[in-house]
Amino acid sequence: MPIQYAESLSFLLSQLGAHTARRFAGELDGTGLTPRAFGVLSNVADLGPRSQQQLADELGMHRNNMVALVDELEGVGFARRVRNPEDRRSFRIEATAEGRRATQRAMAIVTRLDEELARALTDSDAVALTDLLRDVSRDAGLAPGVHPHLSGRREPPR
Amino acid sequence: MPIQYAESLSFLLSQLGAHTARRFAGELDGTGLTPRAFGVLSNVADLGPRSQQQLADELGMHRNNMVALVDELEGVGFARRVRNPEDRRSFRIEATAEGRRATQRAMAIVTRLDEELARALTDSDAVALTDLLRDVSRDAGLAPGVHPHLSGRREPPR
DNA sequence: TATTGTTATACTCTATAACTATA
DNA sequence: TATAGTTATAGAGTATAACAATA
Repeated sequence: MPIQYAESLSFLLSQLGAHTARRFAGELDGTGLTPRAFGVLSNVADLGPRSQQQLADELGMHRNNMVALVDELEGVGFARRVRNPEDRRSFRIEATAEGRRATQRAMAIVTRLDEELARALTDSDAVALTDLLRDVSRDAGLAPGVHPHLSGRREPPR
Repeated sequence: MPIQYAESLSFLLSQLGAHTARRFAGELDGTGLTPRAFGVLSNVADLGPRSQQQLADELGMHRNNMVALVDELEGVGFARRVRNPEDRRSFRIEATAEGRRATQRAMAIVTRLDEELARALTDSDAVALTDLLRDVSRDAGLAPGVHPHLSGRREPPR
């Protein structure tokens, strides 16, 4: 008897998701970015500078864990902490020009990975798959572009 | 500008995979099984007793990490270590009757999760999605029913 | 007194190597 | 000497609580 769950939707999603996350982390290696730092940096680059607290709230993580991520981004010159003159308790986290270039390189990796994952499918099947996944993701209450791994190990609220 | 990768195949797979794995772990809570122990137990229950070394090889993990998993399964009475008379260095890991019942309960959770994930889709779309994922999984070289999380943190070989 | 960012500590999970018993 | 299983140690990554500066 084969493994019972091998072709269930749940298992396939979990299996392919873990595989994809690893492939992405592997491809990111050497770019100066980790997957989680990329999540923060691209958020700042695409949506504008914000405080660490705001970023933590929007990405579903605790502000404590944001400290090391911003440290990491500052360390490689991809982001800056700038004191907010209107509330000197907080920083505005800004992407540097080099940070923006790094997010573009990471986006190119995403595009390559997309093609690799879909290489067994026809173009229309690849589009259909992506559309179905987007629907399932939204229905599950997942925020667009927000990865559960950012928020640590807890089970999200139903 | 919205997050650029939010609707990429790679991100959606990774996002939904992480979400699904968490939902499954949450639902498993209280059954006496963790996701990784379930992976080992269902393998033994479905494919028959094997040594820890064999299980580790087939599931892509190191035999060191198998020890605690089998300890865990023995501790809750879902599996047994039986000395192999033909090679007394090794054990045959067997599922108990209670262990078999536990895998059936876990399978019911998988079925419920499948329905929850697909509730926004028509029946035919749900089947289409599952078929596409199975094709992508096989093309990516993933072994049926073998979850990457079992093998630890390393990037799998291409 | 509340909030932002920071630090410190504990806990979980994994990687690596070394040990034992059998072959 | 090689292999199956085990144990020990170190390293990530995260959770929690407490602290300093500012509001």
